[in-house]
Amino acid sequence: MARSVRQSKILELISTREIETQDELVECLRAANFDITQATISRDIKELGLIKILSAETGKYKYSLVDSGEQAVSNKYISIFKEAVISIKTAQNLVVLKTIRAMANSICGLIDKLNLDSVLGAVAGDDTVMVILPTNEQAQKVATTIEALIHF
Amino acid sequence: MARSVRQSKILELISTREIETQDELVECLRAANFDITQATISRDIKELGLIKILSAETGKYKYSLVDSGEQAVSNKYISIFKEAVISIKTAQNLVVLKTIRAMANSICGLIDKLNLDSVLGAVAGDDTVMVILPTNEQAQKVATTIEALIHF
DNA sequence: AAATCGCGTGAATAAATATGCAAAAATCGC
DNA sequence: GCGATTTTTGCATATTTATTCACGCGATTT
Repeated sequence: MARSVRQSKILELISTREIETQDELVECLRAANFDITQATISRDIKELGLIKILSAETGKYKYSLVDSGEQAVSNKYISIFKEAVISIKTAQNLVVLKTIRAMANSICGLIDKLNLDSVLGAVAGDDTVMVILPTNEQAQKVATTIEALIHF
Repeated sequence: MARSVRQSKILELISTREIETQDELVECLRAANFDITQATISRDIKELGLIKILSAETGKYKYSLVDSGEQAVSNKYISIFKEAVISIKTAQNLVVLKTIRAMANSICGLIDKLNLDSVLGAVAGDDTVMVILPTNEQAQKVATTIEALIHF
């Protein structure tokens, strides 16, 4: 379990900040109470298919998801999704996800990345994610989509 | 001049073969009569914005253009284009580019990458590229597009 | 319970990549 | 052409990243 929690945290970190090196990532993870070494990060990065790319603004290298809105996102990260999400329910025009503790933010980030139709936004607590949609029907539909995603 | 010729050769090489390391690239370039070191390649790669990505088939890392058909291609490689292309003419349904020696193949590759509308294909000799279009009018149009590209 | 397997990990290190600096080469203005 | 200035490069090395090897831990089998 720790494995995918950590990897999901990595995804969250690199989409949030500009991470230039694996050592930097190690520090951030240590700060978030993951006790690991650079060796492990190197393997995680390979596994997640992350790339090091030249940041347009800073001119420095930084880690990034592989470009494009294609399948890359889905394919690779669904497994993390699967392990972290405990339940999916709707409440009016909201979809509420229960996750294992501390994973909500990462999952929230992934949902943003998925760029699902009609999703207005998503917010996260510690173990809860709320996805906001315009109507009750659309919430129902998105819930089904996410369900399907998780169960293959 | 050598600079952009070399960089264009790099682009050609990485789209042709699976280049795993900069040293490998150095060898290939040496074989093609470019006498350079890894340090220079490192800088070229940064300048071209190339990335190292996990090859789906082999599971090994390889160098690649940054994904996507967006502007990345145009923005970055136009300057090489500019230096290499001497003249642009049409002949019936063909666009004929004259390039400095040994650059035709690289330019041909770039044209493929640009993915211009209605281009059926492009072939290259040593200093000549032929772009093939369905009609004379379309050839005329593509020639203009390329002209524009080169002169900003 | 002991033995075996499989997987994830860290420590140490090998391999790969980036960079500071000085020198060489190209470019410019005269 | 000639000196001044800018750009490009190699060398040496620092930095960063990947990998080997050994170990630990949980699950499974005997």
